[in-house]
Amino acid sequence: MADTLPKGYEPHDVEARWCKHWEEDKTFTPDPDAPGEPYSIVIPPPNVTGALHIGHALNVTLIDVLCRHARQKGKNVLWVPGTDHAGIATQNVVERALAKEGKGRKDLGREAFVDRVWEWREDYGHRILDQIRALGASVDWSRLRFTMDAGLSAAVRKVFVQLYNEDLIYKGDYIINWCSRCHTALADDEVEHEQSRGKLWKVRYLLKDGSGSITIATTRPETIPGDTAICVHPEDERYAHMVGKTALVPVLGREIPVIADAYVDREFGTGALKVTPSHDHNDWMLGKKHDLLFIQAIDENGIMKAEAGIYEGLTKEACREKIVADIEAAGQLEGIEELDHAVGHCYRCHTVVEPHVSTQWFVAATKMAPAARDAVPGMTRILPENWLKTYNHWLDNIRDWCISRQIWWGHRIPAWTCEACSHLIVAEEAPDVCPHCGSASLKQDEDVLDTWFSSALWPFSTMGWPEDTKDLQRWYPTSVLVTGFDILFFWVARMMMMGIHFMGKPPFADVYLHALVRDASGRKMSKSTGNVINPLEMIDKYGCDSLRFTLTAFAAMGRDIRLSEDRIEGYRHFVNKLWNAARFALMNLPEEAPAQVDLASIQGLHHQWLLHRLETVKQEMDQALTDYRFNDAAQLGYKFLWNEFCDWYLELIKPDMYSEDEQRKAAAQYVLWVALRETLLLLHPIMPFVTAEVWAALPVSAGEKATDLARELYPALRPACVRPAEAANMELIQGVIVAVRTIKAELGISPAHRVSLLLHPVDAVQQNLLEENRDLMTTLARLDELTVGADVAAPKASASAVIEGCQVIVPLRGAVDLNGELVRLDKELTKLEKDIVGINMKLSNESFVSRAPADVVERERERAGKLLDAKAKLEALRARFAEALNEE
RNA sequence: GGGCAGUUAGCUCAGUUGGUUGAGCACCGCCCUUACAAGGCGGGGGCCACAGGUUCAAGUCCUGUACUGCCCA
Repeated sequence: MADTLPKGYEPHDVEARWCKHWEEDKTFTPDPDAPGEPYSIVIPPPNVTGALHIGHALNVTLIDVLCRHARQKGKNVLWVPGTDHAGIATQNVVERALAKEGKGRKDLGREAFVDRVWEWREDYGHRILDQIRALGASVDWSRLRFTMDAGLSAAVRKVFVQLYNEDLIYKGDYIINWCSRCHTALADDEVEHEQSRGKLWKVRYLLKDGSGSITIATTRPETIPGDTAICVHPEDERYAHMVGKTALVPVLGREIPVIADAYVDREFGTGALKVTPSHDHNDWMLGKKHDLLFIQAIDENGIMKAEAGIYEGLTKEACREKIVADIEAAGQLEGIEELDHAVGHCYRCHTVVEPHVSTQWFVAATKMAPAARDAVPGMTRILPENWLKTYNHWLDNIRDWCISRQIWWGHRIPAWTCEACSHLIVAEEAPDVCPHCGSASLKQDEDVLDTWFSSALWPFSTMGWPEDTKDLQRWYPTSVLVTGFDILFFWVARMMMMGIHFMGKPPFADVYLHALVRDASGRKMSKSTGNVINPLEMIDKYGCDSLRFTLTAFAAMGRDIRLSEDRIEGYRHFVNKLWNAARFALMNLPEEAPAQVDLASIQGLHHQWLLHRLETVKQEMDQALTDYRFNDAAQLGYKFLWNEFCDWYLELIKPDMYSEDEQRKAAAQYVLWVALRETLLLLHPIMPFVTAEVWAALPVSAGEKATDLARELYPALRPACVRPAEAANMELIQGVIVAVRTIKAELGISPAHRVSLLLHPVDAVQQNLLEENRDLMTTLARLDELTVGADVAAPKASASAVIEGCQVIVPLRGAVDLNGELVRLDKELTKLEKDIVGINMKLSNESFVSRAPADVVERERERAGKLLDAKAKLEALRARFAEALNEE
């Protein structure tokens, strides 16, 4: 007997040990010169200050499954790990820490503050990485990257300068989304819209010529001081006569024109709207189109400016109250309505964003989008396919991307202004003098770049670009990007644009978008809701493999994942099952690897069946992972190991193991050893730890050492072991065994109680089959006597069943509930009857017989025959039984 | 307002090309059978949201309705 394992699986030590081993052994550090088809994935970099949440756990697990599987298939696999500097988020975290010391970032000054963030990163940046380690991620730690590394920062500057020189980056005035708390511009997609209850004020604007008035509806009366027009629909008869006239801004009395534009929705509000180009996106557009004045009434802190006249110095909230009151006092308030509308919030701090006009840097995304669009699906596939439409729609309607942020933590924009001549210099390195006037008085732009700008370069910047590295040659483009659909626009589309522009090829062959993990009732997990499932806590309670298996089993394409803790607990049982199957094997295997047996010619129906099933599962699992059908892969492994290998095969070989016949025992040992090893290989990508541990414990040939499962190849197919006929024969034997068990259970006979069994086969072939496999039935059905023959004399008082035409008869002795058997038979007959009626309807249907494919019709006929046969036999048996009952 | 999903067992979800609906948990029996009680064996439970259509055949394809969720404006 080989080494024994502890009785229950204890994940903690095992996981820690393997993590350490794989890292020290550099198991996952690939050599670009090594053979094998290249396979590469870059990790979606988590925020350096972040903590692992369940979404990371899902993402990392799925990538790891793919990478481990690809290695098994002999590919040269690179998985690049790294973190993101996450500008606004990280700055917020450090500012909060400073606030506890009673300081603000301005107290420190820019340089000291940025130093402080770097310190923070030194102290806490490893946390998220350790958490990724704990998930068993087979990343190459030697290639760890950070978006603010020197190399990646150089890539950022080079990209910026080149795009600027190509007119794909420009500086300009634009209305942007302003977060007055973060004090920075936000990109359009960094604004989250939420439905909320608001008010709609109806305000009457008087016409200057005294010919009347026009009433508009607004949700934001505080912007009235910034009004520069009234707009109506050109075909709106109510207002047609007013177009071209001059209106007066309420209270302030400023003159503004009445214009017409088809943009106006005649149905909404009063059908007339006030135009405030500096404080609303749509009004901005109207302002540009109609060449209106741009008046900023609110500053970047949310305070009314001098332009707001008497409202100067008020907060925008106070201004709203006051101006509404003033309008009402003037008799120009027509009414207030309740309204549900979407309000934009900062995605980082949830402050309501304020549209704001300012000078910002932009990427001409409108020019870069078409190439990214055209690459899909020809060069890059997006999976699940239903995201393709969303991707296209977004790119078709893209606006230029605002990339400047008014914060300190991030890549500072490589642009300098000459203080002497105002010349703008954009360069990778800081210039000494102005090339235009020679002045040395140069001032660098204060802003930093949007974090997603550096993230957009991630697939090639991590591989060493702009150097022409071996890694790039070998592994760019990457094989697949695995990420959540929530960052399809933030990240994926932008990587596509940058990758195509700078590398000439899109960065991925496939994009697999996985679901969002929600709680059991479908809500998004969030700290504020208090419904988060902490992956680290789950690992601690149930082990990493349980969590990984659960996430994999849930990852069906295109669907949200509703996770609950009891599912993880449930799959822990599966990990334990594998562990105990291994314990059984170790107890029954020799010290060294069992002697090889020719599997193609092996005798024993149970071996042939198991090997056949193993071949099928090997193929199906490989295909499932190739197709990103993670849930199918997990399910296949689960069912094979538990319902076939454990429930049947291990039980079936027990007599072999206890046999005096050494040859018989040796054959069983060898098949057990092979099948368990291959099963470990199949399950390893999903649950690396328990499989590696078991693999290492299994016996190996004399003089050899146990290998590292993570370095082993996917089990080769064994065509000679594909034997569907034998597998079907085994299913007959299983059917008989189940029939006997059912009879026992339903008649209240203890499962341990041995009964006699009479089998009346349907023909000589079946008779032989049953004779040859009588031992299997005797063991698993717990029989004391088994008689097979066409002439078996069934006692009247027998329980019975029919399996594949074979009559299964269990003579009843002692105190059993005979009525129970009658009930059971009738239930069985009713079921048969129902099936027969259904199938007869089909077969008596002329058009089914003539139009359905011949093989389908044939199959149905066979089934009908079997059902009728079973029914006839069961009825006869019932009749005999009823006689016995009467004689009682 | 535009777009995309979902509706299958008590709960959470599978169901690849149309061809007798499956799993986990929960439930009900019987078993401590020397790998596993985190287990074994057996069982109950579903007009696959609703209404039409295509087809010999629809959970599966098409149309519409209802409800739920998400994204974008």
